[in-house]
Amino acid sequence: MSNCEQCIVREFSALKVLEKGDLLKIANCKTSFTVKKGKNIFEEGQNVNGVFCIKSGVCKISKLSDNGKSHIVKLITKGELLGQRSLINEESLNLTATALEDMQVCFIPKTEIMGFFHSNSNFSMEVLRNICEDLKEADNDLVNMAQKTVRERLAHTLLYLQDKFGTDSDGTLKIQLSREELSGLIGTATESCIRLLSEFKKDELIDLIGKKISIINEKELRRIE
Amino acid sequence: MSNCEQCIVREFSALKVLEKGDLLKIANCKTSFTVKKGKNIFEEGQNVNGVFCIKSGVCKISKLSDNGKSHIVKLITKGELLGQRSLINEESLNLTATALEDMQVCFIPKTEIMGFFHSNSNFSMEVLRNICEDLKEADNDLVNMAQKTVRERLAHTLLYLQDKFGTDSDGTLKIQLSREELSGLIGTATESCIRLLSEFKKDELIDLIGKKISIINEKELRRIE
DNA sequence: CTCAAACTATGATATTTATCATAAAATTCA
DNA sequence: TGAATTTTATGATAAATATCATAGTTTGAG
Repeated sequence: MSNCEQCIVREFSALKVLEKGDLLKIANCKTSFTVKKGKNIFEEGQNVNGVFCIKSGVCKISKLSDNGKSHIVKLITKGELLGQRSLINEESLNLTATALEDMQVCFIPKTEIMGFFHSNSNFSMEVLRNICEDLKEADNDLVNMAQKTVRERLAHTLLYLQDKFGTDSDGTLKIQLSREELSGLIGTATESCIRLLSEFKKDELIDLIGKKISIINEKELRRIE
Repeated sequence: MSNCEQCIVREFSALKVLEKGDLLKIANCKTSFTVKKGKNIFEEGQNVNGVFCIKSGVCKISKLSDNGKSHIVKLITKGELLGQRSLINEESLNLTATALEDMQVCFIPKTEIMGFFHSNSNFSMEVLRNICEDLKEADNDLVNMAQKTVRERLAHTLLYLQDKFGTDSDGTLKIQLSREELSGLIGTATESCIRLLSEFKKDELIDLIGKKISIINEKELRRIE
């Protein structure tokens, strides 16, 4: 059992407002585990009795459409909490979380978390703030999806991936998505996405090194997005 | 100054969990006003120092895209609260609210609402629950927008409008949106929307009576959506 | 290491959707 | 009321995107 008080990822989530005593309580009841690349942390439709705190690694949060295709709603990385929404609404999960790389995850049981909601109004306000942020983000995504072309969304997404996850020393995006996953994030057919990547390369906006992508003309991409 | 305790619309929002004393406080500090059809209750970018409680009428919540088109994020009707997100995040408003019919609206100042957040954990939990519901809804909308065709989205939207607002005695949808507004809700060009409505009429799924729409083959529309 | 499976890439084509043009119908307001 | 404006409607066309087909490439299991 490791110490939550000293866990740095806590700084990025609502857990940052908890006091020493509360953190000790969490440390005593949490469970830690690893999730292998490609495995699900949880799946749409499941019931879950707590929240997941991402200690390391990246996962995709996706949702199946009626037609069977899966759309990636967002990407989550260290420090963020997962499963809060379902906990609060007492509903089954509406999204699936799948590891894109090996991950370390902690699970904090419902009872403990719900206690904080009632005993610590700083904590509930902080969770509320985070969820409001998600909601604003979701509104933005919806409008982009509705009004932008696939080309614009691809440019936007590449810039977003660079902003959020950074680049390796060779300049390629640190996060590595398959073309299919990138398509699922943008909301388009895989072939269309691949074709546009090729176009972007021809126009010298990006470079394709094997399956990795590097942005070489950020300014122009920002003009397109 | 009218009585909040006896206001029926309260039952539909987080205000339903407030006690007599709190409601009296609101009644004493709220302001009521009417908003004429076509006028904005508030606009994207404004700062607002409270929440709006919709007493009657319907408004559209929209957001401008970079290309200047406005997308309708959702429709709001009596009993719902507006502006909570910006209040909680202490940010300017990210959406515009425009009356689709004459409305009666109450405004409750920030100081009063924020007080409840700290003094009444039932209230904060209820607000939290509502916002979580909005978030789930937003995820659904995003996936629909990403994966469904315009035709499917139109079918879905017509059914949604019937479910949420009902029909007049002649069977036409009670809520009356212009074709442009309907397009803004679906996320398509106005001409495409009009064309699909004509197609739906030809296929005897709907009837068009002037500008009003009535659903005549709900089963088949549900199959399409 | 090798071969099957999965992923990436690209061409050909079909379908969907947007845009532009124009006209009819409805609404507004002076 | 009637002219001007806005909204609705539809055709013609262009552009964007999806789908189908196929081949090259990479990956990973055995």
